Amino acid sequence: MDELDSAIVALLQADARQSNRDIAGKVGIAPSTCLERIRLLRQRGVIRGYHADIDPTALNRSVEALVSAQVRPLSRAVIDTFQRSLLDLPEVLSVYVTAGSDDFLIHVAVPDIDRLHSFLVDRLAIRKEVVAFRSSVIFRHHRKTVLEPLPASE
Amino acid sequence: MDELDSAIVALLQADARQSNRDIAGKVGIAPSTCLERIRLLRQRGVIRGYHADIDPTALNRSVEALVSAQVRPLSRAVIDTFQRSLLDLPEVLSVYVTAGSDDFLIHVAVPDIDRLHSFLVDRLAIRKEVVAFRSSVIFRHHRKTVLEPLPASE
DNA sequence: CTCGGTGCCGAACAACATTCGGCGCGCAGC
DNA sequence: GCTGCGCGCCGAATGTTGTTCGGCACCGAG
Repeated sequence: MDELDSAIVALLQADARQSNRDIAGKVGIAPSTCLERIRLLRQRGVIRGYHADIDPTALNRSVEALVSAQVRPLSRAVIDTFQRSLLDLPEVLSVYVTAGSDDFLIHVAVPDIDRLHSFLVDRLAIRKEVVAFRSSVIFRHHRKTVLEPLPASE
Repeated sequence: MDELDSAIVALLQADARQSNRDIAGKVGIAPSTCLERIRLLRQRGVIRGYHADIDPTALNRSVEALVSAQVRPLSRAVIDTFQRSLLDLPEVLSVYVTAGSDDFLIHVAVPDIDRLHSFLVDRLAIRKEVVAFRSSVIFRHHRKTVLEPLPASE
């Protein structure tokens, strides 16, 4: 993971569909070398995949919310099955298992407020392991597309 | 946004770097037609971009946390400048502006717990508009890569 | 029935990915 | 200091792909 790898990774984060030749040209190496570098980055697990970023509105998901939930008992079995069943729900985008006052944070995207309400009532509140939850509608969301490596210290 | 577009979008979400020919073959249309469809999807803003998914560990960010924050006064000016300055910080991955008991949720990734602490103390607590914050370390995080369109109703 | 528009196809050409042999650099052993 | 080895890079060659464009078929309006 030298400077060249970082540069390649940054370029692929910015635009994963640009050609290998373009990347090679921008970082200043031969296309064949660049291809080999990218192959190794994937193999080492540095690059986990390439995904298109889609506007949720186009997928009939205009309302997004963050739902924090507490489950009891806080056993591995309960956590694992709860997490899995959340990811099976179409409304759920992402699940965080956290320390602190809440155990889960669930990112959901639904067509409208009604569907958010039915998600909370019909999907979450039914589950016996869920002892509490609280939801926050998202007004805005800004996500960094390119993540740079952090320096060791200063 | 018909069935064909949905299929293309699903394929590009799963793997943004597969060839146009492959996508065309899988959805059952000619490569030239597929290319035109993808071009239109980008133009309409359905596809917002293509990004490589990178392992945070490789970028020296082994510790992730969610930090919720309250700011006062809750004016547009304060919200906007606070959001922008958060996104300028290298530790920050993502910023949510939310309704509910908290105004912001900040996703951060840092090398270790010490750097999380210094982020909270040196970056967040200094700001006069921040009246409260609370942070949760993330144990696990699972994000859906492919987001299907939600049906209108049932 | 005719006309115009829209969306799809397939061929053609330029650009690209991918492989592979070889070269040069740096390091270890002598 | 010299020799040999290994690693990583390069560039040419080949098959594959992106991209453009002319034409065709379908559909709806008049």
